[in-house]
Amino acid sequence: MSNHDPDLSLLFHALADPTRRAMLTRLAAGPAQVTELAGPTGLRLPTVMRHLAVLADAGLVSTAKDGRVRTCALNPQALAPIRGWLDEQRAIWEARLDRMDSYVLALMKDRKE
Amino acid sequence: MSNHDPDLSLLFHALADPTRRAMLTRLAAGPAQVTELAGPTGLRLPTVMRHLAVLADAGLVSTAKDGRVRTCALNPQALAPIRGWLDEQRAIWEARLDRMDSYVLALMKDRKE
DNA sequence: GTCATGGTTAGACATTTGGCTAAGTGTTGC
DNA sequence: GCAACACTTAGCCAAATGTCTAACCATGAC
Repeated sequence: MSNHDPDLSLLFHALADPTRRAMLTRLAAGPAQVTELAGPTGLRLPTVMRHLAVLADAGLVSTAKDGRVRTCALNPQALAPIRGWLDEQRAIWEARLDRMDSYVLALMKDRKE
Repeated sequence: MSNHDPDLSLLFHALADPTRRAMLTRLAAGPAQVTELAGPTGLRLPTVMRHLAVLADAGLVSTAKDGRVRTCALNPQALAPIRGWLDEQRAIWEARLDRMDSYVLALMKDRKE
């Protein structure tokens, strides 16, 4: 079970904020510099930088500075653990449904006898 | 774009905590009462109740009280919006890759001429 | 009726979060 | 050189989070 995975907590926490999700969506369309990223949010630069730090911490974006401009890019494979967790949960859930199915089948069989 | 969706924020926030994820995993295997849910976490009941409230708020679990025991059950379809958002992001990302592809193809064509 | 059980409410507390301003630092353009 | 630009750092603040204890219902078993 991967519930104590700090990765997952960082990822989910990073995604729990609309501003950060908007930044990711913007970056999915291609790299951008910080000011460009800040524009649509209406937030001040330091605030945006902190969101950016959260995203970077979760491994969702990587940034590099060239001259005075920092360019940010999405790391799409960083979302993989989330899909993984979702699939895990679904597997458990479906295993349970299967168990219930066979239980019900057994009950019906019993009734026929 | 569904980034301002409060649902998503609630969902991601609910999933950002290992304790809550563990509770969900437990519930994926079948319903449980609160004390049962609290057991493995080592946390006090009021704390667990608050986690439960967060999960319920996100629509991830539903609970009902019968006599003095409250039974909690998973709401697996509540995870759907997350898959949806993930797919959305991937679509944007892939559209971008496609654009890059055709750009490169165009470049190569130009060079041949 | 009384006592244990299972949950609930209320409040306290330290930490984290999300926002800000103000004052830097390093680059680039003229 | 110097001004504008693109961050960066430091520090403030209110609100939210995750935990706890202590006291309070309500139900079920005797």
